Amino acid sequence: MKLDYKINLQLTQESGQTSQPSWKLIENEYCNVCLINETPILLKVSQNSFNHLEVNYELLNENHDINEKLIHNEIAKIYDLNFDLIKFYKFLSKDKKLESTIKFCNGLRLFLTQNPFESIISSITSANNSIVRWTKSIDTISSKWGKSYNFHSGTFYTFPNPKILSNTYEDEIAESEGYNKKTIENCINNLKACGIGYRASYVKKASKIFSSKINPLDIKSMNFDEAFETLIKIPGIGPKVADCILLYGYGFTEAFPSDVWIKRIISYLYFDEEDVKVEKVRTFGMEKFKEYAGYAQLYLFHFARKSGLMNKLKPKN
DNA sequence: CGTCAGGTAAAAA
DNA sequence: TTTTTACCTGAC
Repeated sequence: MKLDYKINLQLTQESGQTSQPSWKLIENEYCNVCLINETPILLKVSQNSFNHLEVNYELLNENHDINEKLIHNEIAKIYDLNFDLIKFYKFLSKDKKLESTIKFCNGLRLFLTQNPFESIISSITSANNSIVRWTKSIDTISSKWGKSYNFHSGTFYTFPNPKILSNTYEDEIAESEGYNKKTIENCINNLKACGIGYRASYVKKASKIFSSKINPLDIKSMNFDEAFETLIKIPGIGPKVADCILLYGYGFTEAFPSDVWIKRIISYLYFDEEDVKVEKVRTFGMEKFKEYAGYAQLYLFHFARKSGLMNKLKPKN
C-alpha cells in the first residue's frame, strides 16, 4: 500500500525520540508488531521517494477484520502524518535562528508509540542515560516480558503491560530471594538485568501505579497542565521526562522537553550564551513556540546534533 | 582507569 | 526555596 505524505522515514525512525526504540530494520523495511482492533499485525514500512511511504503487513491468520483503511489510519497516527509540515516550515522560516533547522531536519516527524505505557517506561529509562543503552534496554524488556508473536518475517514482541512489569523482580537479589535457592549469578530475569541500573526501582514503582491507581489512557483525556502535574508525582518522572512522555508518547505538541542540550541551545540562540535555568528554558519554549513547541524542540535538538552546534556547545571539561 | 550519557530524588545549604 | 550530590553501567 502506498501512502502520499511528506516524511523522511529513516530520520523519523532513528532520531531517538523517547516514545520507543526505532523499529527493527529488515531488508529496508522498518518492522514492528502493532494491535489494530485487538488484532496483532506486523507493519513493514519503507520509503523510496520523499513524498510517500510504502506499507506492507503480515497477519497471523485469516481470522480478522483488518482492512487497508484501518492500517492507513494507524500509520498516520504513528508518524503524525496529519501534521502540516509545510505550515510548520513557514512558521520556522519567520525566525532566522530556526530557519536553518529545516535543511537538517527536512521530513522529520513525531514518532508516536501505539502504547503510551511503553513511552512512559522508555522515557524513565532514558534519564541520565545514552540513547544506545536505553533503547537496548527497552528491547530487552519487551523480549523478556512482552507477548511474542511469530510472523513469517520473524518473532516480534509487544511491550508488557503495567501489571506484568510491576510483578517483575527489581534486581538479582530480589530474584534470588524470590526463587529461594537460585544463585545470584544465574539471575537475569529481573529489571536491573535489562541494563537500566538504578532506574529499575522507578520502573517498578511506576508500573505499580499504572497498574492500580492510574490507567495510562487517563492521561490522554487530561489537559496538558493536569497531565504534567499527574506525571511528575510518579517516581522517576521529573519535568523533562514528563514532557517527553507527553510529547512523544501522547502527542501533546505544546510540550517543550528541556534537558541540558536544549538549555545550551536556547541559551546560545536566544540569551547570548547566558546560563539560563532549565525551568526558564521550558517556559520560554512553550510561550515562544506554543502549539509548535514539541516540534521546535525536536528540530532544534536534531539540528544541533547534525550541524555540529552540539560539539561547539559541549563544555570543554 | 576516569569520564560521560537528552535527569531525578534526596540531602544540604 | 534553591543548590549540590549520588547514582547503574557500558563505551570511550
